[in-house]
Amino acid sequence: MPQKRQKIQPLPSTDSLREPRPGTATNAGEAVPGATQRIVEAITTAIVERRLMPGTKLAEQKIADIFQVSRTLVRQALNQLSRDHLVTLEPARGAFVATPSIEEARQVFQVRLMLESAMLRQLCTCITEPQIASLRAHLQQEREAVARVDVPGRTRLLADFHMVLARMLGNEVLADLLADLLSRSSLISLMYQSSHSAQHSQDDHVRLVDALEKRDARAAVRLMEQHIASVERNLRLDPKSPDLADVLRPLN
Amino acid sequence: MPQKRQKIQPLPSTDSLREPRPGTATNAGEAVPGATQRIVEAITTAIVERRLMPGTKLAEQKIADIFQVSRTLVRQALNQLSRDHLVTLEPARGAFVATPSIEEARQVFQVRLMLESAMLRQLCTCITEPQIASLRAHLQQEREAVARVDVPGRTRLLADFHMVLARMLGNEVLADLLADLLSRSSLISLMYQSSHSAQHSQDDHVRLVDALEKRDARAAVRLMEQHIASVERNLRLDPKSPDLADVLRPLN
DNA sequence: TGTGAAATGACTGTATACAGTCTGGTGCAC
DNA sequence: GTGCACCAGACTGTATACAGTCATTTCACA
Repeated sequence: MPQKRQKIQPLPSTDSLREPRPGTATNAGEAVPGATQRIVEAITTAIVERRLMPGTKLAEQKIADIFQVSRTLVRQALNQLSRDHLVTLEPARGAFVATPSIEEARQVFQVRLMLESAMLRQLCTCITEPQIASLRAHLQQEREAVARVDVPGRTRLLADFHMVLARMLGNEVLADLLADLLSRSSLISLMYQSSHSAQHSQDDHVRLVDALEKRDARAAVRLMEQHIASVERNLRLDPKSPDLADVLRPLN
Repeated sequence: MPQKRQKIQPLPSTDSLREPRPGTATNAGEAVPGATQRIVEAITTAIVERRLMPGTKLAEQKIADIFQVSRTLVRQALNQLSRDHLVTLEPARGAFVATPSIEEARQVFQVRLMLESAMLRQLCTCITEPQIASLRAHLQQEREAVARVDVPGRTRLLADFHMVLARMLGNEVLADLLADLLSRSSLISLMYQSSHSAQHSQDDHVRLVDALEKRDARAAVRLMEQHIASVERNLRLDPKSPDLADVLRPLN
C-alpha cells in the first residue's frame, strides 16, 4: 500500500475540513460511499454546520492533500456541490462557498412555500396514525436538542422535520428537490445570521403536527406560511451581514 | 495545431450525436459555452428530440472522438447529465440514457402539479397585460408548429410554455427546478410512447391562458390538473414499451 | 455437444503532467 | 510619491497515462 502519508499542516482557512474517521479502515458499516461522495458530504456538513463561512475559497490542491486523493476527485466533488448551489465556480479563479443574495434567498423560500404547502394539503388526506406518531417522536428529539443547546444537532433536526414530511408522501423526486432547497436555506440562514430562534421554529413544528393530526389542511398550510414567512422576515432585519461578508470575501 | 482529425465512422447507436456547426469558427454570436456545456446541450437535445433512445450506452471515448476533446470533458458532461436525471451512471459499467420507471414518472408529474398549481395561483394575482399578450404569441407559435407537423419544434414549444409561465414570476430558482422536471417529463413521454396528441396539449394551453386572463385561479388550477393528469393517463395505456426497452438495453 | 473457467479486449476510475490564466509584487517612469 | 507595466508564483483547465473492472469469447473437459 504505497500511500505516502504526508503531514497535514494546519491550513489557514480550510482546516475545518477533516476526514471523519481516517483511522477506521473502509467504514464497513455503510455502503462504500466512494471517495468523491465522501468529499461532498464532508464539505456539505462543514458548510451547514458553519465551519466553512460563505465566500471561503476552496482550493483544489489543499482539499486533495487533506483527503489524500488527486485533484480529479476534488474537482468532481466541487462540481457536484456547485449543482447543489452550495459552492460557486468562478472560471479560472476557483471554487468558493456560495454567498446567496437576498434575492436568491427570497426565491428559495418562495419555492419552499409552494412545495411544502402542496405537500401538507396532500398529507392531510393520507397521513396515517403511525406516521403522526413518528412525527411526535421527531418533535421530542427536536425539543431535547433545543434544551441541551446542541446547535448542530438542533439545526439538523429542524431541517430534517421538513424532510420527514416530504418522505411520508413516498415521493423520492419531491424529497430530492426539497433536500436541495433545505441545504440552501441552511446556508442562507447562517449567512444572514438569522435571529429566528430555534425555540420558535420548534413551536411552529408542534402546531403544524397538531393541525396535521386534525387533518386541518387550511390550518396546516397557514401555519407553514407563517413559519416560513417568519424565518424569512427575521433574515431581512440585519442586512448588514451580507455586505460585510462580501467585503470580507477577498480577504480569505 | 496538432489536431489529428481521425475519421468519424458511422457509429452503431450514437451517430445521432454530432456537432451542430463544426465548420463555423467559434460561433461568435453567442457567449462561448465551454466545451463541457456544448456536449451537455448536444446530448440533452439529442435525448429530448428522441434521437437517442432510453437505454442507449454513452461510451466516453466515442463521444470524445465525436467532439474532438478528451474523455475528461466528456466525463464532466455525463456527470452533469446524471444530475439532470437524463443519464444514469452505473459504476464501472458506463453511462446510459436514463430509463425512468413508471413510479418515477408518477412522482415527476405529481411534483409538477404541485409546483405549477402554486405558480398559477400566484400568477393570477400579478400577471400583467403585456405578459398575457406574450403568452398569446407563444400559443400562436405552438399552433403553427402543430399545423406544420414540426415534431421537434412543437415538442420544444409545448414544454417551453410551462417555462414561460415560470419565468413570469421572476423566480429563477423556480424556473431551474421546473426546467429539470420538464426535461424529465420529455424523456418519460418519449419512453412510454405517449399517445397524448400535441393538438390536445395545445388546446389545454389555450384554455389555461383564457383562465389566466380572467384571473380565475380556481379554473386555471383545475385546467392544469386536468392537463397533467391527461398526459399522465395516456402514458399508462401502453406499459409494454418499458419492458421492451429493458430487454433491448443489453443489446446495444 | 454442453458447461464452465480462464484469457483477452474494451472500457471506466484515478492519478499525473502540461498548458493557460489570474493574482500579487516589484521596479521603473512620470 | 503615485501610477503603470512587467514578472514570478500559484492555481485552474485540459489532456494523457496507467491501473482496475466488467463482458465476451474461446478452449478444455465432462
